Amino acid sequence: MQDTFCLSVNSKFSFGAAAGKERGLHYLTSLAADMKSAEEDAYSYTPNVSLSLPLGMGNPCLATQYHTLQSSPVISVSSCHQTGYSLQNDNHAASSYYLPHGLRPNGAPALESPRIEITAYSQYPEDEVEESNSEDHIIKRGVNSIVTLTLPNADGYRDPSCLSPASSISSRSCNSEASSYESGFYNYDNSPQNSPWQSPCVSPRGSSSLLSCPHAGVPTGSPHHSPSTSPQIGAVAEEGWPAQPRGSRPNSPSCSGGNNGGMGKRKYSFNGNTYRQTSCSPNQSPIPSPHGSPRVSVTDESWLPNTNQYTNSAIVAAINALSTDGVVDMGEGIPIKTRKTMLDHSSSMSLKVEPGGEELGHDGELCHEDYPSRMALKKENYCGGFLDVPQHPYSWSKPKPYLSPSLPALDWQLPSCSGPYNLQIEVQPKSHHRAHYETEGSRGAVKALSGHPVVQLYGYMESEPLTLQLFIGTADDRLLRPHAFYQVHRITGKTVSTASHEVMQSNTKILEIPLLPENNMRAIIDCAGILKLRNSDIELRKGETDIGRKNTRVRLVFRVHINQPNGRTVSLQASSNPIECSQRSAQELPLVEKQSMDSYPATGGKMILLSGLNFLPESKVVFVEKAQDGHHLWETEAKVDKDSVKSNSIVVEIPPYKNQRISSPVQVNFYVCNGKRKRSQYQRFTYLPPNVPMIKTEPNDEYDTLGTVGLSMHSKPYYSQSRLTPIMPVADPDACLVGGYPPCPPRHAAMPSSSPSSSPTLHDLSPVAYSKCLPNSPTHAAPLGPVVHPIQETPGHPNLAHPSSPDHSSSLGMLHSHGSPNHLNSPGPHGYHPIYTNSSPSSSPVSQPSTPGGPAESPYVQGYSPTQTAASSTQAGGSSPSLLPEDTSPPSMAITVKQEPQELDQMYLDDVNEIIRNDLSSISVHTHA
DNA sequence: GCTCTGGAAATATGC
DNA sequence: AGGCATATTTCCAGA
Repeated sequence: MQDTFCLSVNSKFSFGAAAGKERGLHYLTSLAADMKSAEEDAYSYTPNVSLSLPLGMGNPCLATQYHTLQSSPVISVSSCHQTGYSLQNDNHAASSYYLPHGLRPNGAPALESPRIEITAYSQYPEDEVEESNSEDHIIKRGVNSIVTLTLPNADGYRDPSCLSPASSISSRSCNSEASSYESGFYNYDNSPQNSPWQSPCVSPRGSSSLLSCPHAGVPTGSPHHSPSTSPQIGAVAEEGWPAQPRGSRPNSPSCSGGNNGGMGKRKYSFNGNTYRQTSCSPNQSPIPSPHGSPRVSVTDESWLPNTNQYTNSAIVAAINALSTDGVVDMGEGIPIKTRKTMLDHSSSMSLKVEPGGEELGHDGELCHEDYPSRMALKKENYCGGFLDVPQHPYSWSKPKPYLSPSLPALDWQLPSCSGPYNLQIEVQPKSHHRAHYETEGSRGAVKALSGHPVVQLYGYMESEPLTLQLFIGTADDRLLRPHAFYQVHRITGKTVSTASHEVMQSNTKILEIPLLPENNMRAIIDCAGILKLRNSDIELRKGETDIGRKNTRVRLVFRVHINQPNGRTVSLQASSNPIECSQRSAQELPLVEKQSMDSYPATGGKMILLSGLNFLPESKVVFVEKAQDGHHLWETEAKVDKDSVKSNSIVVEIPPYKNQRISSPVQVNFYVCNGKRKRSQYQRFTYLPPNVPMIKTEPNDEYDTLGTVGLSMHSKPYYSQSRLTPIMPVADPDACLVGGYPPCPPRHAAMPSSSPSSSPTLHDLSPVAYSKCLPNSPTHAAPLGPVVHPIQETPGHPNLAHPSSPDHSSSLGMLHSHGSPNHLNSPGPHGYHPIYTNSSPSSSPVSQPSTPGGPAESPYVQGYSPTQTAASSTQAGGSSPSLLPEDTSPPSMAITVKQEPQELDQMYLDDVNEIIRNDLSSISVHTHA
């Protein structure tokens, strides 16, 4: 195994060499490489791989958008990996895969070649792994050894190390994020990989670890490190940060300090201390907890149990890891980045090589030492028990049992409702929240207009508490997925009333919050801040394909996994409205939070009220229709009623569509522009055929505030609805679909437009198509619809079979059978899921559709509606008229869409092309290797 | 003494 | 290469 791994690694490295952009390619290549090696283990999904490549490559169109790029690669990868994992029993093998660091869950390979990792994966969690940096230090993992490399400069990534160390406690957590994986406890993915997978546990994958992890958390700790590895690592891992050490980011000066960033605000100041503290997550963790203590104690305990539920996730996690885009764990590894600034630091930092065992090294060191204890501490906070366990990877796996391996990957789209259950965001977060850097202290918890966001699970009548998971997701046009540049940050302190604990999964930090029956399964989210990771750090990650620049919108994504008597687990997800996280953007960029209508006959002429922020008298509202490939098909400026312009609202006249005789709805976008580069994200709008009854989907509005006034803003506050009808009412149809459960049938049925008011249906659908919908659906989960579909669609992976089994399919999204870890492994549902997930998410709607690989592939898809798919694909592009009715539904989407995409898209395309070329060539080369 | 914030200087990046 | 504009990240300082 090792060898294989090594090989893979090497390959990766080589890839790594490639420019960051190439990552995508790298992935592919790497994947391929991995595959090969893996093959052994894995059985290679090579095929898949190949597929993936092709996809990306092949379909320029798809590819065009970065979506594609990313996605495709990812997908393939993931699938592969996963499979591999599943298949492989070997822990090692599996681990290797995962670990591969390179591979992120996302599948992204770690391209960064610089590092050289030698290790047996098994042990190491990716996290740790990491990276060496440019220097190529080699780290050994040895047992522990994950070791990694250090990066000389690199400092690595932020991730880990930086994070934790850094700043304030809260920040720390952040750190964790990055490194989170490591962090262990909970890193589902990562750890899993490391140990988990390996772990004997049942299914290779995950079973073990992942899921459980969290709680297991305890184990986790260990997990991280993988058994083999030293606990230290593990410790580190937990914090995740620890890992960082290595990483500390290169750049930042702090880094070395680690984190400076981590540290907090100023690196300098503390340095030594800081670092340790901060860096070492240990401190952090401990700290946090303390603060949180109250919470902790209470919550933790209670939940813990719940956590188990997650367990499933193990598998899932694994899968996710694979699938997810992004994130890969590998990541961390990458240290590479070097900022100019960093350099110096880095050197110091980087240098740290971690000894195998210790690896964690400096940071780690600091941390490490602490870690263990820290870990414990932290954990204590959370779970107490878990924490303790920490280290041995294996152990965790054990604990995890409960967990169903199959918790859905973080980039899977899940419905907000299924059967009687409905997960709703009762109170949406504010549209702006200045995220803090590792180098800063926490900037506090995300707030709502009044108080804090509130999430509630309706329809759950059991007495057993559940765990609400929260992570930071993307808010762009693509399918919802963990945001690579932002991590949720645990806030603790006197002002925090909600207990929480962190878990890492696939490079994504997840905040777990107890959902208690005594509180009506309602949770006030006052414990979640947002950490911004440096773009350079993330972009250097092996598998990362997203660009951080101007990618500053996020959404809070909530998930809950409900174990069913039949052994299955219902997973629900609800995402918030988009949240702008940059300081500058918050101050300058116009933001459309709500729109009074999202569809209208092609004749236009009606006034539409937009509510949001930063509107100016000179603001312009531009309607645009883009082709799938991003080309502008039509663009026109709407007439703004300048007399009514307010900073938080603007009234414009809907311009007539270029073709007033459309026979089917046409999806377009519009944005508010305050200047050359000051444009809001795209908002959706659908032109309807003259005779078609209008369907308003209203945006979700959670933002009430804004819209409030508004005229007839439709904003429909989901929550409101939800409140009304706790159960399904609102729920997204999609969700329903997805869920094994009868899901929210109602909605589905309704969907069509049917209920304008509810329009959920629409949303659902649309979502599918568009990720954009998000905003709208946010509450529910914009994602849902889309998600689901994608997944189903994924069908592309028919293999998985989901298609075949509706249940499964549903399950995929929603349900997971605890019982059968196999799923995960097996092609079965899980198997694919991941795949799907991957593909879909990553790929983005577009790809998916396209992915088509098998159109036929998924029955589901079809079932659901090819249209959707199609639409989605188109949509992805931006507007695609094609979307149609469904799209209409999408209206909901209204809200969020990033503008950037356009430009980026092209960029991506170009890059992609290059990459592809390079890859091709490189691949051949690698092959040799 | 610490966290949370707002503001802005210092850097980076892109054109 | 240099300059400018914009975006990101790091620092400061006040509450």
